[in-house]
Amino acid sequence: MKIPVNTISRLSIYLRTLEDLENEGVHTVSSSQLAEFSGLNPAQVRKDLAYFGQFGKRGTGYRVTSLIASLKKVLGIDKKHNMILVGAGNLGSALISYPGFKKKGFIICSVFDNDPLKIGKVIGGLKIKHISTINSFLKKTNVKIAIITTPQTPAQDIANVLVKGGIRAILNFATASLSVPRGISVNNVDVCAELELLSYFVASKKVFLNRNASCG
Amino acid sequence: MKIPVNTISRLSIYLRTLEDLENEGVHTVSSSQLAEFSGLNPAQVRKDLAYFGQFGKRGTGYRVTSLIASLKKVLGIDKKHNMILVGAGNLGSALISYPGFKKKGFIICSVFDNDPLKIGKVIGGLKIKHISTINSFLKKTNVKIAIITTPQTPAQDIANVLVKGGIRAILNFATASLSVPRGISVNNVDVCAELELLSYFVASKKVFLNRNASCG
DNA sequence: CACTGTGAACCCGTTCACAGCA
DNA sequence: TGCTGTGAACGGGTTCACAGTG
Repeated sequence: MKIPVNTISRLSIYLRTLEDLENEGVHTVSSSQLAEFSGLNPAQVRKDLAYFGQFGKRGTGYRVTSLIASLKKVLGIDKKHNMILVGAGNLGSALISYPGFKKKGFIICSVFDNDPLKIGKVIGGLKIKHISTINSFLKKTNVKIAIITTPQTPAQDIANVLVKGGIRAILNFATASLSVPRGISVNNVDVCAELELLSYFVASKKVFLNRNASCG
Repeated sequence: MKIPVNTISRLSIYLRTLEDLENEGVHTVSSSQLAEFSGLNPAQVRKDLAYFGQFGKRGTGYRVTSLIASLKKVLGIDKKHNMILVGAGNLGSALISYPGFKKKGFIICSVFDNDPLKIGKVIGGLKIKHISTINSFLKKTNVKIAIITTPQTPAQDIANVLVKGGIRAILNFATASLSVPRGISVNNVDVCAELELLSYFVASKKVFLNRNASCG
């Protein structure tokens, strides 16, 4: 069964909505409610969820708490994820201190940079290490996810090092199209491109945008 | 003629590729080359570009410099964009100092926060102002784009203020589904969701991801 | 009776293939 | 001849509609 990438992205949206509902003390939701709160179609909600199991009860809907647990399992975030971050610039530093990560179980456990002036400095409790030590660090740990927040130029070289060290997935904020071997997942986030998209809609004056960058 | 959103997003990718080519001194590209460098299909490149005009020469390809100019015009980035930013936390501060923005003509011209301890402080040459002054600021300027980098809770209220002040497009980093009136464009960037997507592919061990967050 | 799960229908973006032009 | 521009074909994601079930 082939599952659309957008379906996976929407799971994150459902999860966020469900967690909000749980905080409000809601115990059960129908697909229609979940769709409305997420800005989507009820049939799509049901189809998306049905890819992964039969989570609902006919006539009733979905139990909020158990669906949250199921979705977390599907997304692989029922356990914590250690990650490394490469590029301790402004954006990198911001992500290190981003409270949302820890809340979701994403832990940045080590930070690397190539600037001699930064090596040894501490950000968010982490001492910045030199890029040349990435490989030996990865060898003695089991980190699968890396975040690249470097400028464009060094990004490809760093990706190569990460892959060699056993990294399986890269969240890339550098404005570079990384080429990686088959089996490695890359997710590019280009903030300028997101602004350019908005600029288009501001300029067009006819149509408008309402989207989650991560899903169609 | 209805133009797919993904087409617009890909224009940003073409633009980046073209600017790299220009820096390398390349004067002409074919759709096949542009596609290869961008990791896409030649037919798609031609179709995407053809939505907006006949930029190419048959038998030759596209002039790099003039295509750059055309795409910038289409995206509305042939002129500079003034923007305001709300939420001077870690991420907000990082974006204020992000060099990529200025390079692309996106200028953050004012910064707002609600934390009394931050008001008056200076980041990247900008003095942080209180959120309550957003409306009067927008009245005397012509800013069309805003960036929200606040926590989840205040995001909707801020969006309301922005819309009332005449903002036409919002780049939203808060983990909140903003509801805005028709005519306003919202682009949500959820870094956690992007990580969750990667987490899924790390956990699945079968299929892999290679995507630009902004386009299918 | 209400709502899920799901095959079928639909729609739209992508890809193909070729006509048309430099 | 080489490559663009584009109608047509294709494919896959979304939506519909309803059978099935608590």
